[in-house]
Amino acid sequence: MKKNRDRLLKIFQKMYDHFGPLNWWPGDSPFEIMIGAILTQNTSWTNVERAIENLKRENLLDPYKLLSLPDERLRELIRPSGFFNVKTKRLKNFLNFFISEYEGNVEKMKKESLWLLRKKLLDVDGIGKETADSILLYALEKPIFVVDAYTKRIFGRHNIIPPTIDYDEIQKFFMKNLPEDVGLYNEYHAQIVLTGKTYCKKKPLCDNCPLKDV
DNA sequence: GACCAGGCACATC
DNA sequence: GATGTGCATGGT
Repeated sequence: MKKNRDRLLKIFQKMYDHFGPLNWWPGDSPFEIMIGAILTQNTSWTNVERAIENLKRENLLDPYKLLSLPDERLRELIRPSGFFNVKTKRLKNFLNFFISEYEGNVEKMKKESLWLLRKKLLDVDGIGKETADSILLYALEKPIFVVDAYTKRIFGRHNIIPPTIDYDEIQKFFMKNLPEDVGLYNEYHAQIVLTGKTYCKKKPLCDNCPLKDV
């Protein structure tokens, strides 16, 4: 449906004109992005930054180093990101997967096909759809659209998607109606998150929202 | 002091 | 399959 396509592109343009390019994901390496994707689950990014800073300061941002780190120690380093007990486990689960399947090598992981890799990521305990898709898009540059609470809230509020729609259906809606383009998916999700954070919280601040007229 | 943040797994019905 | 709950820090 061309109408949906035009609408989604128009919304993107409005956000982009408002905020400018965001150049996500904040992070110096694909590995850092993957760790950040797990740490940011239901957590504000500033808290995640503190945790990542702790790891960087100790020169521990490396799959083998992190995996061999005692749980106690890892837990204290990532404490600022909250949920530190479950996140310690989730990080270790991911690291075990990353090392056993790909020897901790991002390039080897990238060779895997998109949907097979997604399925494997979802099999890791602690990696759900948004985390898997964030890793795929932002760390591995695979063409997949990341959905989050803001996506559902904003597009629901504008009656573009029904309130009952689930994750996979939202993702399909965007991917069916947008050109398959890693750069576009990257920037689109980033713009949604910033719009959500800034204007479309549970209590909306619609006055200056770039999407107030759509 | 309540509410929120770039989720996820698990229990229960 | 839908709905509810625990996990925890730090900013507003």
